[in-house]
Amino acid sequence: MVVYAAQGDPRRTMALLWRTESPDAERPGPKPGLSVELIVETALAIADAEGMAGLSMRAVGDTLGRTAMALYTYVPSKSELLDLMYDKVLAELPVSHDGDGWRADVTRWAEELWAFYLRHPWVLQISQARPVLGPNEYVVLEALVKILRRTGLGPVMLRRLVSALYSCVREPARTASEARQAEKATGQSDDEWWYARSAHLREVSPDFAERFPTLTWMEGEHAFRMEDETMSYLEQEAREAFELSLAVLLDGIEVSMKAE
Amino acid sequence: MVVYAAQGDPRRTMALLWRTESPDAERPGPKPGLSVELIVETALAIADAEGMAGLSMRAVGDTLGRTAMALYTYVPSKSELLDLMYDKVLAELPVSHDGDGWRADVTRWAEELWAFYLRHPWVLQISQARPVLGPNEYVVLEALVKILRRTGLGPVMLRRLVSALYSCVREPARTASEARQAEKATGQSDDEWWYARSAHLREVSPDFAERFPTLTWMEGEHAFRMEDETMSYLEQEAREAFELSLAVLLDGIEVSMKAE
DNA sequence: GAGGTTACTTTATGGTGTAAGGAGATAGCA
DNA sequence: TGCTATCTCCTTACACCATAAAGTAACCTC
Repeated sequence: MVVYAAQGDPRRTMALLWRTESPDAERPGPKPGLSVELIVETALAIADAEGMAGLSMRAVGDTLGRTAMALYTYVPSKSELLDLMYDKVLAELPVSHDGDGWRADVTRWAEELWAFYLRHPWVLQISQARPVLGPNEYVVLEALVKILRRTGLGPVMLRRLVSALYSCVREPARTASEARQAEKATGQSDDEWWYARSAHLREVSPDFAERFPTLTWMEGEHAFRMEDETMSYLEQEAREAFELSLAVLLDGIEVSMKAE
Repeated sequence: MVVYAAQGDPRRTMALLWRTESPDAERPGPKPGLSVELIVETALAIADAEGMAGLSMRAVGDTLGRTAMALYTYVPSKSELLDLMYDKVLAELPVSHDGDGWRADVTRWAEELWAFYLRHPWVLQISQARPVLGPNEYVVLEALVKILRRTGLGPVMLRRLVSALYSCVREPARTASEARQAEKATGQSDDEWWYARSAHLREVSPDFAERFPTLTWMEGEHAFRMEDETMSYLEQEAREAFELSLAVLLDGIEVSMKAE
């Protein structure tokens, strides 16, 4: 399921995200044994290791030697914790790209993002609707837009380009990371799985080649194309789709530039 | 969370998907009051109305006047039910496009898929890794590849194109549908939400314009661009990204055709 | 009618997020 | 010094979730 972040009290969330909390004056009560920072870090480690499905308030609490409920004194809810995790992990991405030209820089930006999503697959499960509006989200965006502005295109076009660029990284990255996760979760490699399934397929639909001739033609040299042994078939295909989409999109930008 | 379909016994699942179950001879025991077909239809209706989050075995059972456990005599698990739902709902998509040329046909194919995802947002939450391999999946794919084959491009290129085309529909469709779902779930429109949040943003980061000058420039005429009142800002942006990506990808195909 | 098979139910297990209320620690103030 | 407000953190509880196990009742074949 998709996880909707950003549902709680906006004021509190924003204060947490932008670290505008009041400086801790001398307050009554026991000293806090944890901190928002620590909780977010722990949650991040769990999400990276076990995926979104393995991230529960209990799991985070257990790792910190507390109960799940203890976390609620620091963080209003799991939704807010996800917001904070998201913003924190975004800090990994490079802040600026001042290279040899916009085309190379956009390519580098996309490659960084691709690698980022594969490192932190759970990020792709955080809904893009109602974005979190944390500082690092803006830092990453600012970096991309700064590159794109060098193309001389107008703001309306740039906004569309930004979305399109995100799309062409995110969707194939999702496929690739899901392929890896499925491998880890089932203990069966993509290729083993594909092999087993296609055997069943022949069994259940012996007339496959007649029913789907064009597909059969296209998938023809399926087996002969494994160039990179470190990637499963599915992951390799996703990677190629990413590269194609990106290249075509960049070509499209060049065409727009000349047209203006 | 992402839902991994296709996890159960492959043989059983495939038999259910391709309807190669043995014809029901006279068997002992009480007459079945339900059927796989009925269960799948009910589950589909629930998923369409309430989203993936509202789809539980209890919910399906309740709607049919049974307990959740009753479903397990028909369907091995929820995962398999999702497979069946997925394949069934795909039957909505058109089987062939024999129009005025490949470009118009691909565009129609993409538009149909876009509308389909917005009608059934839960479909986007079914993992693409380990695809279901039901008959309708292949029907839809065959339709697309048949159009693309008319470009004269080779199978390797076509495979990449298929993935790229799916990407450029799926990711923005996901954003658009999440925007709608968020609206329904929170009772707050995208635009209201955006307005409230940006107020908080100004409060929490008064120096926003200095920290993110390029972003501020790009978002400048934000409010003046609402062309279509039936769509929220986010949905409109997603729609535009989709149209841009598609157009650029189609242009890219034409370039490849000339190059060959 | 007996026996086996099937549809469906009840009950139970271990998981989730989180509301409610309570225990104990610590500060400021009397 | 003690009172009290406030804090951290715990236990308990609730409403969900998928599904395993076992029981009941209907139905067919022999």
